[in-house]
Amino acid sequence: MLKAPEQTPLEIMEVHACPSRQVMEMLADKWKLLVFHSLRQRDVMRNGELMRALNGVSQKMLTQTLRALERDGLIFRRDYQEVPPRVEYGLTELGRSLSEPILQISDWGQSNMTAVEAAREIYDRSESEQHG
Amino acid sequence: MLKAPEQTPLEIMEVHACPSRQVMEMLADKWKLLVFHSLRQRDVMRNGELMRALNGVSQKMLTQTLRALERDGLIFRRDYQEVPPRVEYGLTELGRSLSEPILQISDWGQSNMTAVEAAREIYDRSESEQHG
DNA sequence: GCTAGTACATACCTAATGGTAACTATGAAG
DNA sequence: CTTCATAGTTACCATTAGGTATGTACTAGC
Repeated sequence: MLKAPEQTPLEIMEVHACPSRQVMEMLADKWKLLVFHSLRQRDVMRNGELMRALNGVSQKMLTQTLRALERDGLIFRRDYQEVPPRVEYGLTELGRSLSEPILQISDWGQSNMTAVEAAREIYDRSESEQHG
Repeated sequence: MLKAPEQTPLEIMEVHACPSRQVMEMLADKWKLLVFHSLRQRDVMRNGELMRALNGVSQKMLTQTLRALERDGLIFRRDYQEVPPRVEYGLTELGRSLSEPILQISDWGQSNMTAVEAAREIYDRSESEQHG
């Protein structure tokens, strides 16, 4: 039947190999960014602390997020093998280096989120004018 | 008994108002970051160009992403009201300022994604040792 | 023997995401 | 009068994400 080949060998390969794209896909995740933000300022944290810091995460999502970050070499996981369990998480060197630009985004938010909210209000108002 | 109250009225409010958290939730999106990356280097772009640049987006997702960014005041949309339609997108001043830290993340990727991939391989290997 | 406490794993189920395909408008080209 | 091109919109559907609820391991304390 010969329809468009969904592999598109060359183009997609190039794109998938692009490192900037890879970081962005890696970081395009709400909880990951917040974990960076928390771990930056507190050195090491335990599961429970992170649960409280990332207000609203479920245990499942937190574990999933931490596993992914650990796999990527961005955080370490130190298990004390005690009972009751004690496990600590912290940024690796690699993770710490990535936390710098992430901090800058956070700082940008401190300075500019009010402008964003203002823009939203304007947009929503002109939207409702057209439809309401 | 005095355990941590799970409503924590004050904390949650604070967190939701926290600008750094808001930016991160705003940017925790694969296509948004990539749109920034594309628009940074090309001044203005048309819908079709963006489709090709962000390899793999569907028209639906692209429109949705552009609308959200426009609403947030980060990009502008210039509609020439012509037939066939001609519409250009570009970063606003606000968007341009945010593109700086995003660029740094992209640069971080250029330098460090190989390290991330190496970490993944190590992790996966020790995982499969335990289970296989 | 029962309960509490920590850091999970797992099953189940619903809500949201995102892809595909079809439809829209409009003028120019043929 | 048909086709093409652009930048969409919309409906429908499959996949995925993510929440809840429950189970697990092991020791201390009652």
